[in-house]
Amino acid sequence: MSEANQPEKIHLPKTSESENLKKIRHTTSHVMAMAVQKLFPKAQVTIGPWIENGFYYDFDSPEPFAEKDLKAIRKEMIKIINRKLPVTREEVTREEAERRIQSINEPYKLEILADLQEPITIYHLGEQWWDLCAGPHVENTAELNANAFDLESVAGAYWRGDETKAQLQRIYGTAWETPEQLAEYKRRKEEALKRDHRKLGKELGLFIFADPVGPGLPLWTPKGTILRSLLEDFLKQEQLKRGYLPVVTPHIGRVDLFKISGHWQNYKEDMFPMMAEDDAARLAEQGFALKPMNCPFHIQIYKSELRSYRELPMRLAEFGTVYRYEQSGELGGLTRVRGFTVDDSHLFVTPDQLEQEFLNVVDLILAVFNALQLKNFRARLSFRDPKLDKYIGSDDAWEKAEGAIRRAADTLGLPSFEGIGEAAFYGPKLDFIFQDVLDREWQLGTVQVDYNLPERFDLEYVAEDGTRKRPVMIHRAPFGSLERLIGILIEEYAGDFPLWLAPTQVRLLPVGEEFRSYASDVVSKMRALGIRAEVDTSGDRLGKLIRNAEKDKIPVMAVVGAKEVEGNALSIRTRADGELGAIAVATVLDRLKVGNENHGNF
RNA sequence: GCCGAUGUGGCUCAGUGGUAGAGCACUCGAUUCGUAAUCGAGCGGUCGCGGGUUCAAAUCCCGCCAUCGGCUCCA
Repeated sequence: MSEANQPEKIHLPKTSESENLKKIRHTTSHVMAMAVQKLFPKAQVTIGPWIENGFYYDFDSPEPFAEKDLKAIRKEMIKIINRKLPVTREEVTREEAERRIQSINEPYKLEILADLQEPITIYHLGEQWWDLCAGPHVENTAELNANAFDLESVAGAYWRGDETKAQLQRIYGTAWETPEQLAEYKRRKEEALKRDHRKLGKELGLFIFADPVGPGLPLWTPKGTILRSLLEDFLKQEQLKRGYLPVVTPHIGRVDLFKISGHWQNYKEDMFPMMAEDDAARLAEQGFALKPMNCPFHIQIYKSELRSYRELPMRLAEFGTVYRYEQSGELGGLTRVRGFTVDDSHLFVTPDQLEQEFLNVVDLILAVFNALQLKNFRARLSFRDPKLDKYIGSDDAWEKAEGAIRRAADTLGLPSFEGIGEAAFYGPKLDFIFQDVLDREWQLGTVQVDYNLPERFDLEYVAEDGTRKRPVMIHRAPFGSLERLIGILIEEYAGDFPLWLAPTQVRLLPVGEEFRSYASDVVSKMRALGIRAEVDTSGDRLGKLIRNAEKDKIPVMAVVGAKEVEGNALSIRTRADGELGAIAVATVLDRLKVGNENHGNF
């Protein structure tokens, strides 16, 4: 499938990059709010900001909006635009704003007003409608192109983003300078949907979800399992080179274990319900729980012997599957599931070793991303929010840990941003954030500095001077969740895995039945070299064999007919480059082998 | 968990009160074929699950489950 007929590139700026789009989207959102209040007179207006690809407006309405209503709202908006209403800015005193809000009985605006700084500005659409707004806006609705906006979806949203407050109705829309931009925006959205890992995962047969098993619990098919194993093996090799020690721990443990770690107190509701022998045990909170984290288990291995400073850093690593009872509305594809495998490791280090070991971990993570050709990520310094009290441990421990993370990011020159309030309850993190096809952000890799769990579990080592000292822990996972990583990889690659990760690397396509035995012989040779190859025995014509192989996104296709048998060759066709012509079998084997070894392509 | 939408053969979808359909996949037969679909026949569905309205429900109503879009949450 060639991308030769690409349309000419249309630049689609984000709102934050374009003053003009800010104006257009601000005003369009006001036009939408005016239209909504015309059609739903009981709807109250709350907030309606621009977002990077459009805008939204939140309404408090006794009648819920349905997708069907969007059409009518859109029509009403076009009428408003065509009336060429002037958009006028008015500066008012706080008292005057209050008076006007009272007169139209919109209590949400009073709350908004309370948070506003002077000058307080009101934007009017003609004579009929106004809202508190800082602008900027276009000068007249006539400047909006009635063919360059659209309403996209309705959604629920809480007032002030607080789930204890009123549930509002949100309408998402988009608006552009020209209809061409809108069309291009929609085209890109459609393209993105084709890369959606849920769609491709099904098409490529990598994983399934089964209703009888339960929501958020993926089942890995043979092809998906090959992919998982390749990723696991790759990282295990990398870790062996770097002095990690493999461990295996069970999927369940006593609730008490999670009480010591603090997970039970913090996340009881987000864990699968405890298993108790009887009601009395349940009431006493005595029983077993599916593990939501691996750290308490690794800690027990550390604690099982008296440790010397000579053993540190001790890097215990496990692909540990954890279970979290995620909220039902949060589940989706592989990016948010209830059972997932963490490429987890816990590093027990002396305070002196912390900074260097932290750098080593980040180096590993970046090497992993590099091998997977992942470039589109951001590093987040996830620190605690001093206003919240959900954290354990002393201020001193937190300051030390946050300082170590900040220095590491500086030392590496890692472009990063701070996420205040994004820390774990036991310590700050350095997180690596990726986007899916719908621009939603997901955390993959993470490194966490932890002074607290060593304290809670009373961890020790014998120092050089013979005294008992407290180690520091680093929690780290380059993939984060194998499930989520694979979801992101599918979308990054659009289903076209690099040769070394493709579940099926080569498919041999015999042009007739009489060439099957030759093809089978070649496949045997390939398999002996660890190459994942198969023969298409469907008996279809070559065109169909190729079509199916292309649809299955097999990276290397090898056509076998009389000419190839004669010359002990294969006619190679790749997904990436099309027909390459006849190549000797020995050469093909060699190139495939090298591709696997180098994590490269054919 | 909250708001809204959706749920029809393995897959993609049509069917809005009156006998469940198509294409692909699958099976069988014919075709022996060289770089993105050979032809024909056949098999396959408790219309997500449970209840209700009706002479009659895939279709209307209620409850539940799941998926999707958001919100909230994310150790």
